[in-house]
Amino acid sequence: MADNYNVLELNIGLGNNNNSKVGGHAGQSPRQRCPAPFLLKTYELLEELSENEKDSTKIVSWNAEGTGFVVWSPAEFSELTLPRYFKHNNFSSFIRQLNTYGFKKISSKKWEFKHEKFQRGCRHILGEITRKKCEPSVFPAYLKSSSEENNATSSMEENNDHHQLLMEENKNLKKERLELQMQIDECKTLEMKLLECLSQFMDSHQNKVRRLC
Amino acid sequence: MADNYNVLELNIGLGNNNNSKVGGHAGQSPRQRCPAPFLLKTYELLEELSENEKDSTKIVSWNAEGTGFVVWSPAEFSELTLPRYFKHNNFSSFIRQLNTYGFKKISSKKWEFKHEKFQRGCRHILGEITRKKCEPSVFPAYLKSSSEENNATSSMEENNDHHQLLMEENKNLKKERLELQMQIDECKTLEMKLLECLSQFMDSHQNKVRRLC
DNA sequence: GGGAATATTCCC
DNA sequence: GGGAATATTCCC
Repeated sequence: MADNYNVLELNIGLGNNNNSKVGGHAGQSPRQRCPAPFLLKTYELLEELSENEKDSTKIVSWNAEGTGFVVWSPAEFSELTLPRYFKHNNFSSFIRQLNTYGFKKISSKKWEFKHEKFQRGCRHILGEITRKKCEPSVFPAYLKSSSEENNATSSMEENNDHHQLLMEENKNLKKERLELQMQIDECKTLEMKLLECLSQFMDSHQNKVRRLC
Repeated sequence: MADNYNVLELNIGLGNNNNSKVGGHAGQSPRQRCPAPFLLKTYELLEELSENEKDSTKIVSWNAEGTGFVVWSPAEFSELTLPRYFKHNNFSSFIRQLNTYGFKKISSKKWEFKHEKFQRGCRHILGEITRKKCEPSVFPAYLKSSSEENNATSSMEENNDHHQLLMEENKNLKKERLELQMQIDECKTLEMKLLECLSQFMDSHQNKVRRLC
């Protein structure tokens, strides 16, 4: 039943997130600690799936040099791989985590990601990778950034940024709409076929019965 | 595959957590908003399981007065019920959420919980239940939009107009998206029924033919 | 890419 | 029971 996402608990187990109380400021010398579950799971996943199959059926793997990894098939990765290691099947949530831990997407064409401390055969330095989120305590981001400038310009720029984002979202929404409409069309076509099938079936059935009588 | 936790997305769907931007101080008059997913799911779960079976096999139900609920069998609840509604099967995580939303355990002998605003038949006031966590950071959202300044003006207004339009279009697109998604869901349901119908028809047809021979 | 809300886990 | 870290979602 709930086996789905227990797999990893066993594999990684012992998941003592000691990270919390290690106390102290940022900029410490790289201290060994237990890596975040996300990193461990992603690493495990690569170890387990990287050598799988021939290249043509590969879903995800280390890159050739072992300095990063590539998701070759985001669709299969999301549907098949993610739920085996995480509590979801959303590619974007996975990406969100990668960003949180400072991974960089290094190609606009492939889903290839790198992090200096995330490399094949180097499980022992995963503990040095930390979440970005710094100083949650301090003032909100918008106050931080605007502090240095005499604005007038800055709020203008912000506006432009917001504008930019809105336009982008808009574009995406329209694309999404198109996709949804296509899905609906497909559905309708299928429905039609099913209905046809059903009616043909009924006809032929009647004929058979008639003949048999 | 990952169906496990998709069940509810459909049921509750539309999961617009609008809670965020309603802005403002605490102690407002009870404002209607979309209830937190956790509350909705817990409510649904009770609606769906409360009347199940005879008392002896009941896992969870509203209490007699409908003013709270009882988990009769934490073990079964954890193993069977939780994963159908949430992304986990840990009783303690469920309890943690109850505490976060201010529920009280009202008996040391039974797992019975109450919240003033969580009662049988009162789905409409779930939106008044809020997380405890107050004032995580001092400055509320409305400070962000310190918009009405004496800034450079003329092209600014044009900009604002465009902005306004964009936002509106955006809102509409989202509404449209929702409608399209609902259409798709309907389509899928119909497809399912058609397929079922077809398969039943084939079965019964085979039987008839068999009898006639 | 990332801010921020909610969910889940871990720990006291 | 609740603080706090991490995970997941939602949104820009």
